[in-house]
Amino acid sequence: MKRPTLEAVAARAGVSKSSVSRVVNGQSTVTPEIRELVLAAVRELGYLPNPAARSLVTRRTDAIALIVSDPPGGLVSDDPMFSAVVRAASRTLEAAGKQVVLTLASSDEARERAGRYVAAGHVDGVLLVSMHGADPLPAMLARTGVPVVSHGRPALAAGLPYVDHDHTGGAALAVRHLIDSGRRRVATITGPLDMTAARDRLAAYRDTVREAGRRPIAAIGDFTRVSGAQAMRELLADEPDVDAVFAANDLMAIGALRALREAGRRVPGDVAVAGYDDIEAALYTDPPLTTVRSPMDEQAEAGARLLLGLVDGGPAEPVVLPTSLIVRESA
Amino acid sequence: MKRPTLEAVAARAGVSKSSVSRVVNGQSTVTPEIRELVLAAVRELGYLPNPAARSLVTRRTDAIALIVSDPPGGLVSDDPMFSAVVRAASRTLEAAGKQVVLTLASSDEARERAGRYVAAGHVDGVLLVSMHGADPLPAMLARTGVPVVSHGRPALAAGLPYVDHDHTGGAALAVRHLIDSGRRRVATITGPLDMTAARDRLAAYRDTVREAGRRPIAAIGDFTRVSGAQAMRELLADEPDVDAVFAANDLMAIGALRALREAGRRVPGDVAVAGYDDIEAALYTDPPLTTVRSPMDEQAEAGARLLLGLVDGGPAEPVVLPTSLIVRESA
DNA sequence: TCGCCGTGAGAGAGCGCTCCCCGACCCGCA
DNA sequence: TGCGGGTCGGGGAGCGCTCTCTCACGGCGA
Repeated sequence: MKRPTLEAVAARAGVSKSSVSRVVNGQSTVTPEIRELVLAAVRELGYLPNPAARSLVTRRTDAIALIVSDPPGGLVSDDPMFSAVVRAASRTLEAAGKQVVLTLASSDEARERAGRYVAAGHVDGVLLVSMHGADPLPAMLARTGVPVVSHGRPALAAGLPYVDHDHTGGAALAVRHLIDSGRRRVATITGPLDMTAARDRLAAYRDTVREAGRRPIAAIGDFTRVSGAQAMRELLADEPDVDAVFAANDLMAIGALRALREAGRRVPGDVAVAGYDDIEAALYTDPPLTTVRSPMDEQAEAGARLLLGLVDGGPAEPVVLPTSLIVRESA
Repeated sequence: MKRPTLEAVAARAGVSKSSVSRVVNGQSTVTPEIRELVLAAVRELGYLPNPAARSLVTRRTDAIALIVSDPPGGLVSDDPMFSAVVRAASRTLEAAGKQVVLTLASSDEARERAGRYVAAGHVDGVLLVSMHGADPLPAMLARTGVPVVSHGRPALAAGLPYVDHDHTGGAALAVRHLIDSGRRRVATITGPLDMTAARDRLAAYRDTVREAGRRPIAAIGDFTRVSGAQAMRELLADEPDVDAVFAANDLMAIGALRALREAGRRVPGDVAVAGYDDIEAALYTDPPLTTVRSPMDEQAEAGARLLLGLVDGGPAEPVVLPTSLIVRESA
């Protein structure tokens, strides 16, 4: 009726609890004979170790929390990058025998709860996706003593190990491409400026444009499609002779394409458009989008690896991955 | 140094372990005086109950597994519907105090491990997303005795409680719309036929078309964008006078739009296109896509609720939600 | 032959919590 | 004042596992 315990297996196999434990945990100091006996009993009884009992004594859970600290709008979890991150991190962590506990913390209450969850010892480590500057969660988690790796350089909570990619280099690549192809008035549509990613991309845009002796022209978006369209309309109103736009992500670039079409401007004839992220949809726009590939899967995988190392007492070296420009037809 | 235990709190507050336990678990038979004493000690010590110890004795984990049984290609977890499901289910489950353990089981080995994970008692229940016919996971999970709810009617493993929406009604709505708007040769692009959703939508298409005295014309896709484009090309080759297409999901409809454009057909002028799912991208195609809204968030929420009921010993009534047609410009 | 060492099995003490059961205390009533 | 009933706190036995410590045994060298 009830589930077999280690003791039941021991009785069945005619050996001690200790021996069963040793076999189940793969220790080497067991004679093959006894090992076989135990394995047979395990099979017959369908024994599976009770995880609660095990982690009570080992103080390990073999679980890793993937916490997505999301503003109420659900910005991050709506982003196409999100499922890439989840997928890559899951794959890596599960290959290492860790269970992934997904936590979408989209309210302060949920963040509070996530913090308590981690502090209570439910998980061995945390892979944190938190992009907004004022987010209290990174600091909160750092205080728990549980290993934490941030996916993306955190705004505050410096000192938290993180994995990121080279936003500055990537954005510079795109902007320089626009300038090199002969565009005179190169504008940008930024992401929300409390995100380090958005700030880095904007700074790189500014530097690159100024280096070329041009004046920066910026409209602020929030990484959503609609905000991209809105920002593009503003740009067209304020700077009618704009002939190139670097949008800080593809979603906003897609919005910009739409706004340009509505305004009767042709892409890339009248206005060149470059995006950032290389999401799948960038392939299917009209025209296909020139964009910066942000290696989300590799970044998530690197984050997972860094975390796994930390959990095993390894070092906390931040990782920064390179980016590359994908040239298509929009610029 | 080490984390405070319930016993430490009891000592601090000058009461017994039992009283602390009662306070922490919100039992009513505690005098306000003692309750305050305990809460003060809890606060001072920063006490958090050890979940392993607790679930060892209660046999509850307060965790729910969200298992996405995905073919190797990552079809489901690539689908825009995926994050909607994750988000809605998470929200509902977390509001009920359950932690969501996400499991992307995209290989047989991973499925095996997921089954063992559940059988070992890591979670109190499972919300299963498994769409492919031959998937052994539903049956495996059913055998564990842990409550399972399937998101979408499972192909095999009848008897598994599920939550779905009315594919038949939804598809009929779309096809009838095409016919009623005067289209003569209405084709369909199907999903993979080992998925009940794809089969239901195809059957509804057939019935509706035949009812109108027409001949069904079908090309087989696999719910991906590229397969939609490919299927559309086949349809154009085999039936050049096709003037309407019902794609079994929006992704394939988007692929079809692309193939139609490449072939020089105008939408909706030459060919009307209808999709299914109402993903966000359907708003941004050119022209915007007429589609059937499949209420993924509501479905996921209903699934979570059904599961929560089951965990508490409630009934296992399947739930089927209604669908509606969203008419835009493509048909 | 004796003793020492190494290898491998067994016994049992917890890990931190819940919950049953008992006992104490307080109140009201006679 | 004594007694009964009800309420509430405390003691302690486990939940199932790991891991240390002890012990038995066999082999080998002197």
